[in-house]
Amino acid sequence: MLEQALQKHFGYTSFRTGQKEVIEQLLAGRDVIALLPTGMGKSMCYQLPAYLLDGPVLIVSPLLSLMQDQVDQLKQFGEKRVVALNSFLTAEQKRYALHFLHQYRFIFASPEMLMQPQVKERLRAIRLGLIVADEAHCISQWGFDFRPDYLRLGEIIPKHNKPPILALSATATQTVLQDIERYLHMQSPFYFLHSVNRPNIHLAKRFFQQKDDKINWILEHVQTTDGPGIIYTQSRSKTETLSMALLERGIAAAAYHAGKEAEDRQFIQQQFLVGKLEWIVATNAFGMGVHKGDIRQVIHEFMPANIANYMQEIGRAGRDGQPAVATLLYADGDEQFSQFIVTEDLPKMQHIEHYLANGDHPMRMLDAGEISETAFRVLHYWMQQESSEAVQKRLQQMEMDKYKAVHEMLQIVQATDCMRERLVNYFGQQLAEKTPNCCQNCGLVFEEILSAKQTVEEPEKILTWQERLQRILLSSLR
DNA sequence: CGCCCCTCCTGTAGAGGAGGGGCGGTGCGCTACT
Repeated sequence: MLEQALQKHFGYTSFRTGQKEVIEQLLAGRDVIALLPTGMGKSMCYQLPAYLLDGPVLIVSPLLSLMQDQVDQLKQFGEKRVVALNSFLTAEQKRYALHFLHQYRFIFASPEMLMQPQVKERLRAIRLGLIVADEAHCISQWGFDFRPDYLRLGEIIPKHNKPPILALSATATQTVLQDIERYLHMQSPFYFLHSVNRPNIHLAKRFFQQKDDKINWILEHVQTTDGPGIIYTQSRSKTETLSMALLERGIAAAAYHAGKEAEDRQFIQQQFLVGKLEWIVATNAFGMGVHKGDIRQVIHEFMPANIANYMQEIGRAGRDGQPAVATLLYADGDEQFSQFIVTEDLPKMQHIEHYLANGDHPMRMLDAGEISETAFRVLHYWMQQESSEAVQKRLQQMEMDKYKAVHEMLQIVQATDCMRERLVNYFGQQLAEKTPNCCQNCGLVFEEILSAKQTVEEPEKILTWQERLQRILLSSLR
């Protein structure tokens, strides 16, 4: 009985939606793609099978912080045979881990680590019980133009005696599902697809003439309504200026983006989690692996570059099932910047020419500063896959696809019919029933969803950066 | 591509406008240097 195993290893008496179906298929040796909302116990889908299958379970994870969370969680359940293969390990630790790799029950690793020759070789030598792609939409979302090692995951999947493959995600379009299936070499996988609709997230939008009006609206709105919430903006500098402006108005807010030190990012996320920060002003760096149930608002100061990003970002609200509001702000022409930012770092025609001109030493382009590291890695990957003519075509196609994705998002912004229905249809699903206060176009009364701020909080003392730094350092020592 | 910031120009005083330059998202692992 699966329930008995669940009770024995994890102390739970019953499964949550989808878990049992997914686990049964995996135990029968079948590949599985499972789309489950975050917070619905996705990780149990591989945690329990790890105790019922022979051989270690390999979990491919996109973020080091995510790996660390999962490792900590398993250790809390008393599991000691866990390892995270990543750059936090010293050379000695890594050698040890690789040598005893077959003895672990859970092996976490990034795609990049898995592509290292000595890791690949070691994996070939042991028999895995299960291979898991966590946040599997990353294969499609990041593989083609950002982290190409995601497209190479098939290289670590054995051709003979293949273990079952499990792909986990919260949101995936039909195209993304196809990419997952293809790049993980899946064989007629079992699909468990939960609805992408989140009825408790109400969809608001606001139009503005001037870009500054959006900022003024946010400042006003955040002072009169309750968080906790996330404000997504397009640039790192804007997260800083906006969070400062909120801080000056007595709102406990902080900026979050990839330019910050890892330690600061972790600290800010932690403060938000425990409720010491009410608002996070962030780039799209913020979100994955943030398990906070009571996020009441997500505000997009800028339209996301595609619908999938929008769904992921608003999906961080209301995980506790209580009402939440997602507000999308738009000023004329916003889409032009989105188009620029998503295509700016793609390799260009002249990069292909220089790549070819450098012959056996394409790395010279990097040393010469002709190309960014990301763009080089992407270009290098594709040049090894296909002819330069094909790469050129592919890059042009990628650019067109990015423009198309921005346009699709713009259509959601400009639509005058039900936003929810459009979003759900975009993911190839149908809307089962109407939601009260569904979206801006169906009619939405903010006051009916979230109560206005009852009490004006004591304005926090405005700190200089030295005081803020000191506070951060002191808190992290605790 | 569009915004912001800085400098320069004008024509002899001060400020406003033109024009140039920089900047702009997402993460892994690794290396060289502080």
